[in-house]
Amino acid sequence: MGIKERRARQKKYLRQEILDAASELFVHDGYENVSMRRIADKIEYSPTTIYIYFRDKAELLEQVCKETFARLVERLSKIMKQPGDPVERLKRGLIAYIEFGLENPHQYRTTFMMPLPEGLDEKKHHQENSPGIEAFSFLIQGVSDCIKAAKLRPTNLELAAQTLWAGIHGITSLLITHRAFPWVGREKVIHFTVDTLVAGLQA
Amino acid sequence: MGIKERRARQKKYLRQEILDAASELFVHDGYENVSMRRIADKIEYSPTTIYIYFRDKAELLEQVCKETFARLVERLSKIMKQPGDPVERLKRGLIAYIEFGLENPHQYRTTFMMPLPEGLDEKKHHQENSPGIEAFSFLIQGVSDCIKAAKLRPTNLELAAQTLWAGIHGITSLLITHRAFPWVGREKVIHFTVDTLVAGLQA
DNA sequence: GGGTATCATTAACACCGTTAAGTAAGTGAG
DNA sequence: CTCACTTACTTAACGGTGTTAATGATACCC
Repeated sequence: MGIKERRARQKKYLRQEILDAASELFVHDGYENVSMRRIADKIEYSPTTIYIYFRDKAELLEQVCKETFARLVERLSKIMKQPGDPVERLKRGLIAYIEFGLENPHQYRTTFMMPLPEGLDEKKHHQENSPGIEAFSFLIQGVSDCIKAAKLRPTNLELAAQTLWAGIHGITSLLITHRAFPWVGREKVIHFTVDTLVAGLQA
Repeated sequence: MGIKERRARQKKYLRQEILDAASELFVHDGYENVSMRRIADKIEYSPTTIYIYFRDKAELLEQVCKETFARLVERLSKIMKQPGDPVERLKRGLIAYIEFGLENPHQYRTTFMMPLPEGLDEKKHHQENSPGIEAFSFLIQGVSDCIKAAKLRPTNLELAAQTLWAGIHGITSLLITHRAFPWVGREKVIHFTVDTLVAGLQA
């Protein structure tokens, strides 16, 4: 039964081809400037072919983002495995998150800064968005490690993690959308934000 | 020469009429679900009439947001005039900002979470966006007051203000876009974020 | 009253996401 | 080998979008 397998392989191949083309355009021009027709042109298929592989544009670009965020999870995973002071490790993780966002502004924007499709069951969405959850769990682990090492006053873990997330998301998204704002210095603000957040938790 | 004035008045009136209609639809359905044709239908004019008063859709909705943010400036202004502990006042201002964002999610999203038009001279945009700058200046004043009262270690004013902005923008935007996330409690996260940020600056 | 500036309209362009219907090719059974 | 069927894909179309060019109407000034 090698034939069916070959067919399946080919199908998977084209699916990935679409994803890659979409990703490239997407990273270059952002969500709203990528059309199904442009993607189709790029892979030299008709626009409707894409709908055989993806329900709609939203799902397609969601998959692109998922691929990207898998890389973030990988990066964070490496950092959290490193030995040394848990507070320093946590800070390194926070900064890695911010830098990731700035390196992938379009993906970051569509996953975290766009309105979720209204009709969608929102809770389901959060359960399915596994890379996002994984990334968040690193935050919890990081905070937890600090508390265990008595470097952080014991607090509500979730609350602390959500606050940290708010902080690093804030600076990431502001730097993405307001690049021309007279920042006192990108690196400076990034580090000061991270330091302030962690110091605030320690206080 | 009363005639020209009356004409100008009528023109201004229709302009405001358009703004109001746009605002209403916009607040209800969000940027991407408002079309020029829908706005035109609402005021019972042809779509092209809008282009006599506004360069394009972006400018129209920019003006809507400007109106909204003027209300934020007003609110912050009242808070900053109140007597009492400058730290408490600063915190009240931060929370007012967050609440304002949550009350006006669509306007908040389009002014702070959407990609700025690429071609635009970005620096010019920030100079013209006066309500935004005014709101930010309250932040600087708030921090400055705390330092003067020796409630805050003297630091780079701009840096501190930008960090605070990042923090409150982070929680505001996350609560807007990820309403279904298992927050530990909206009020709780808001207050904890504000407290953490300020404590971090005090540390 | 005739010319002109002002405002609003109609029609159209070039896109968009998406769907229904149709086509061509390859597979599997009789 | 042939015929039915599945699969992969395309063409054509629908109803929408922001925006512009050309045109019409109307109130003003001389």
